[in-house]
Amino acid sequence: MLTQKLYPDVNPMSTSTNAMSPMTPTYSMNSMAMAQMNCSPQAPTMFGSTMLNTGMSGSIAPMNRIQSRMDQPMNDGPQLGYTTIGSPISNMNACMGATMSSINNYNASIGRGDLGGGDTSPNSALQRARSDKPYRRSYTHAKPPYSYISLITMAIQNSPQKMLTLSEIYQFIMDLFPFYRQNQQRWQNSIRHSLSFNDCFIKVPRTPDKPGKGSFWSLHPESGNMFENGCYLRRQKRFKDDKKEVVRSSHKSPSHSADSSSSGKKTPLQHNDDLAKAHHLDKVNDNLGPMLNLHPSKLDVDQMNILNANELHNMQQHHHHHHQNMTHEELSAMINRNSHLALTDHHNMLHHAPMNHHLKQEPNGYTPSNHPFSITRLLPTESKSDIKMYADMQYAGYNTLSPLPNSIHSHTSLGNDYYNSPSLYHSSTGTTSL
DNA sequence: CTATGTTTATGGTCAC
DNA sequence: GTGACCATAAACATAG
Repeated sequence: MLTQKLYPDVNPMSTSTNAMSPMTPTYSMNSMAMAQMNCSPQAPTMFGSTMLNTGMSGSIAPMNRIQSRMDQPMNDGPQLGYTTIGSPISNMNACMGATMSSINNYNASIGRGDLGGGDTSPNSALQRARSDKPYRRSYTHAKPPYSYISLITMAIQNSPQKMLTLSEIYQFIMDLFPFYRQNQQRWQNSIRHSLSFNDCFIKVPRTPDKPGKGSFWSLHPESGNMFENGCYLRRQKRFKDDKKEVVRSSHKSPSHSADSSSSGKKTPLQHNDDLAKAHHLDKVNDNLGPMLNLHPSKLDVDQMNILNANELHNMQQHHHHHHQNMTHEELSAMINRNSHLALTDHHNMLHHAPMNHHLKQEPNGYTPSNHPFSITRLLPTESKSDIKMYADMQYAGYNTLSPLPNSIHSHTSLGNDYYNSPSLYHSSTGTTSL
């Protein structure tokens, strides 16, 4: 089967279609944005920075929730998820940029009535796009340039408790990306697969006071730098939970019992794993800040060097083991601690800490958070109190006073839209298939 | 029964 | 070319 276009069609006027969704217009990437990304079309080093530890304590409010709920009702579980107000909490934060804008643009299109991938009427999005300004078009149903792992991570990171049910993850994605209101069975299967298959996602059981179906999904506290290369299409390095890896290995080889990982005794595999860990201070460094509940910038290189590998390792082991049996509150608190770390500091730590070998260094002057498609930009950094304020405003009916769709509000409040900015659509480069 | 979760398989893209 | 990563499909199990 042909795979989908991963990168946007660079020709704004293109009517090329996607193998999976014939009615789905492709969207464009302008050359300036590409240049800023400092990557070739074939080299997806384009999107931002680390998703975790980026100080994303805020939330993106779902857009067009009502619409998406028509497609799929929400799970009736506890509302641990992201805020359910009806319009984007827009980001008044200056760091917000193109990605959020592009997402808002998706929804702005919906606000204009572009919903419905099969609309072929003269008023369809495509038609309108053609008749609009030369370089302006709708990307409402374009496949977002994020991997499923990215999308899930976004969703979880944007939830107040840093954990979501499966249906809440679905909902987040559909709210943000109209593309995913189609073919739900298909991509939702992929989401479930991603959650199960990737160690970076962990299941948090429900507590008796929060009955419902399915567990909560959270991010593994040690998976923080999966996207440190700034690419949200493809991780630089898959996060592997050592413990799960051992279990997997033992399942493959009958000589090892799966239970051995939970016993006091260590298997040879585990021992090797320990040694490997002890010799990989870089990995430990990645997690040192969160584990110590220290702001990375306060942890200078010398301090890191002072701490010996064994101590770090023990700490990590304890940390690792502990989280497996954490309560919601503990886990949530821990993940929140991770999340409060500012991206730039975290980035600095990763890039200046010694022995951080396996992560590619970005070119000089490159700052992931500056990237137009950085998830740092996608996800706001405002405080929960800010969000609550916005939510209260929404509930208080502020939003209903306006004749404009919510999405338009957010859209206009942001500006700086790379997808829509005429000045940015002036040439094309290649495309890449997935 | 349906939603959720796990696992295996297959094929594509990309970096090295 | 190879391995890592990713998307997708599908079979199957299980919980509510």
